[in-house]
Amino acid sequence: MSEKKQSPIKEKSPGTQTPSSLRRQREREHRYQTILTAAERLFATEGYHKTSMEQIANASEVSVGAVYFYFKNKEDLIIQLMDEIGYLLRRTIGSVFLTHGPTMESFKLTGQAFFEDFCVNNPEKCAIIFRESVGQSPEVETRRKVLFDKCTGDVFGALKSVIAHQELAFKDKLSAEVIAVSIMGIYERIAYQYLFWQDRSDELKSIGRDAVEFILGGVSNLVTKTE
Amino acid sequence: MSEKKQSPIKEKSPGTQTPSSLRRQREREHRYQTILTAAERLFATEGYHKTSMEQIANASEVSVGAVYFYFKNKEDLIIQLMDEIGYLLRRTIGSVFLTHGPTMESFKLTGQAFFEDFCVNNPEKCAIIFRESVGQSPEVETRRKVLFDKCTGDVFGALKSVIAHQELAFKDKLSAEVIAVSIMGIYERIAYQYLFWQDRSDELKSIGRDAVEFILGGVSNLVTKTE
Amino acid sequence: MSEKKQSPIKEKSPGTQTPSSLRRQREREHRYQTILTAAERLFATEGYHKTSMEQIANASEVSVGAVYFYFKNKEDLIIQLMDEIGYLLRRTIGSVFLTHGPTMESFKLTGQAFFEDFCVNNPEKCAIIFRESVGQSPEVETRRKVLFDKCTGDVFGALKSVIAHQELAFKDKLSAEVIAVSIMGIYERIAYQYLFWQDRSDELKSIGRDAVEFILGGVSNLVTKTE
Amino acid sequence: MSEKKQSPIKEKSPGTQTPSSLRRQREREHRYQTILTAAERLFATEGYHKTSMEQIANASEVSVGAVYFYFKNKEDLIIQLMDEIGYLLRRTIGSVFLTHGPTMESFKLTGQAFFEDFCVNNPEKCAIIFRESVGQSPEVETRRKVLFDKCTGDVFGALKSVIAHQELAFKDKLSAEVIAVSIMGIYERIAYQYLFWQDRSDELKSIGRDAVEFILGGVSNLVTKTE
DNA sequence: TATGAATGAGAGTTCATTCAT
DNA sequence: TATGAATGAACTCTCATTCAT
Repeated sequence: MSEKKQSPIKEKSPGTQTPSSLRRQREREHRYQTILTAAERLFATEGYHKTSMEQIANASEVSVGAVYFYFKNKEDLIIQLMDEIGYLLRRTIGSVFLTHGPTMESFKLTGQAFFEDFCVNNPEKCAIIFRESVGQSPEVETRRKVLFDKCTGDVFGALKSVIAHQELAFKDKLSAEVIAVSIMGIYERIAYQYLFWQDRSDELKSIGRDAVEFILGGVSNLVTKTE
Repeated sequence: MSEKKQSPIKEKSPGTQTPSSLRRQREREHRYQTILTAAERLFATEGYHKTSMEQIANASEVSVGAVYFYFKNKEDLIIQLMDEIGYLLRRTIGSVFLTHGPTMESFKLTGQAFFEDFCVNNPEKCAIIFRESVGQSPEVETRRKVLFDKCTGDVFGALKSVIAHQELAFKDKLSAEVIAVSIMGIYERIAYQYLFWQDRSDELKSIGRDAVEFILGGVSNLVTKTE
Repeated sequence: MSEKKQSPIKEKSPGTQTPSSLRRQREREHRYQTILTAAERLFATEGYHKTSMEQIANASEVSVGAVYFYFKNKEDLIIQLMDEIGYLLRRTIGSVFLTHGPTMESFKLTGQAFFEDFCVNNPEKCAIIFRESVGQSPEVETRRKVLFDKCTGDVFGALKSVIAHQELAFKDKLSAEVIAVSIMGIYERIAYQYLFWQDRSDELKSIGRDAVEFILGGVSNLVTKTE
Repeated sequence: MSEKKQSPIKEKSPGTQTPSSLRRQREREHRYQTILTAAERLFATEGYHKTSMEQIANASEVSVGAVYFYFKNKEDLIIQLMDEIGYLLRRTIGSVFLTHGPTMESFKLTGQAFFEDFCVNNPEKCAIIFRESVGQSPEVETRRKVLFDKCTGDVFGALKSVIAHQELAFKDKLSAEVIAVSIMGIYERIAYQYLFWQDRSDELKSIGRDAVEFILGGVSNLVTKTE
């Protein structure tokens, strides 16, 4: 119930570090990542529940005990994965806006970045956040909500900023939020459909283009000119 | 090896039926439904994995064996639920088009029917198809795909027919499909967001209106006038 | 614990019998046999434990309840089978002696009758007494012992009578018993080996001849001339 | 799908072994044997089916999980038992021939070794191979066949070698095989009869002597002098 | 007599987690 | 730090048997 230990990776004792302690630190981080990567692959291919801690240990070539040294429990594994993936996803999407500014063009590029880059290159990460983390424990569900809320918030923020720069306004106060949520839904379902249910990741480029077109049309329909 | 039994509900021996056999038939169907309803509630509130067959038996006030008499196994329970829900969902959505014909107005009404009627009145059914059936066994996943494919197909068909009646055409051959999938994504995510993650089902009416507006805008952006 | 009912077949109320009661009697016996035959086939092919009462009911085209009307329980089924088979087996073997008298020739013919007739024509009955009834409940084991004891007794009796008629005597007082048991062992194992483990029932004729030859040699080695 | 684990006993990593790893290895083997012995006793006294994994765990003073750590499943337990017993049986019988050469005397001594040594000292092992392993799963049945085939093969080989050394020949090409199978049948049934059905293991010495006499007589009857 | 739905104890098996070494 | 043997609660599923109709 109570927090029994911190992840050994997060805690860093800043200060004097001997060469050997640095090496150990490096090894620790390396193992941590090895385990996490093995878990990601197994969760994505076998399913979260069908994957046992022993399988993860074997795949990472460490003992079961070692997995428990680096991660509090099985739930912690998927939560760390979600954090990592969420970070990567937001960076992938966010970087577009950083370089292109608050324009409609950025919106297009963001969609492209998601479909052509993130999805195609990280199908297993997609499997984690869109499939394996769904309907698990309350804690995992909460983390999933946080992840989606952040992404939706990013879209929401970008949306507002783009609209503001174009002297436009949303139809009503819910509109921006609904748009953001809708966009997330489109992203999620298209990824699910064309990565997991059909194997058409090679078509994701054109599919993504249409989806972005759809989104832009949708946005324009919930926006009005300001005086 | 071979199928050991059919669901005792499905088989109907038409012919001479004594009153007592009719009553038994009724009782059987009643029990079947009782168990299924109990399972739906438990899956939705406790989660599919956390719910044990014993809990379902207790909630339906029958023995564990009785549950297994009516359903092959736990997986069968969720599959039957999905079938039932899928049927209800398609009827809810489809009936609009039957009464209003292939018009854009029907599209709006369909969205309303989904958000204001289906979601609000059947949050547990939404939980089953949008949350609890995700990432389970291959068989369940297949059924989920079938359910979604049917719905997407319905939307796809409606879309084509509406467009055709308006002397319009899709931008490219993928467009209609992408639109259909996107609409499903919007439906799914909005339901998930406002039913499970936030408790704003009372706002679903206005949210749904914006979502439909978004969808209509999206469609118009992937459509061109035919000569 | 206490005997709850008698098998409905065994009890016969001698006395006045109306035609309809006779017909019902016939039908009862017919059903009894149908069920028993189905059980025999299933036990032999699927195994005693793997066969459920429901399977037996289905195969006999009656309800589970009907099976329990004719047989006290599952154990009763295999016991009745063993009785029937034991009766047939003893008749097959015993009839030889009845027609050929207490001679060594009868011993040969008995062996032939067992291998070429009983085994070849009743592989499923062999499976019941040599395989499926082994290592079951104490009651079944007891019945198995009774069956074997009777057969061994038959052989024992025949042996003594043949030997007596030839003015011979057994080496010691155990000899006759040991011979009888050994003969049973040979019969059993050869049946098992060539019916279940290898499919060489077509060779059983020559195999049986050698086995009988072996037996005769064995007997002669435990017998001495009387003064 | 694939083999999930090897028996933790079989694998030996030759190489550097610390004292503590050696001790662990010893403890592992000890536990393995403890469980196996407990299973043997329970199977023999209670019956294979009536014995639950929990009973075995309790009798070995370990947890149920530990039993599954050392053995894949219940079937694996009886299979390992059969292997062990088969090994012991063949050694008991085979060692006679190694010390006494291919003579008829060896045949006698082998019979004695089986009845007076193996049976009397290992009634539970006899129960496993002659009773509890009969009519179980296909895998167990296959292993039983293998065990018997090996023993029969040993007898067969010994037989041929003895006969060859005495300038004798078998009556026909089946004879040697039939003799070997018959001998196995005699061994089996006598053990069964006098260990399980009657408690006359104290008489097994004289019974065995007669049985061996019987066998020798049988052999001589299927053998002819070569020119 | 016959039915077959219902029971419920009991089985085998899994696996996240712990902890002595 | 790292190991991996051990735990034991919990789960799904089976099936002989019963009994109201």
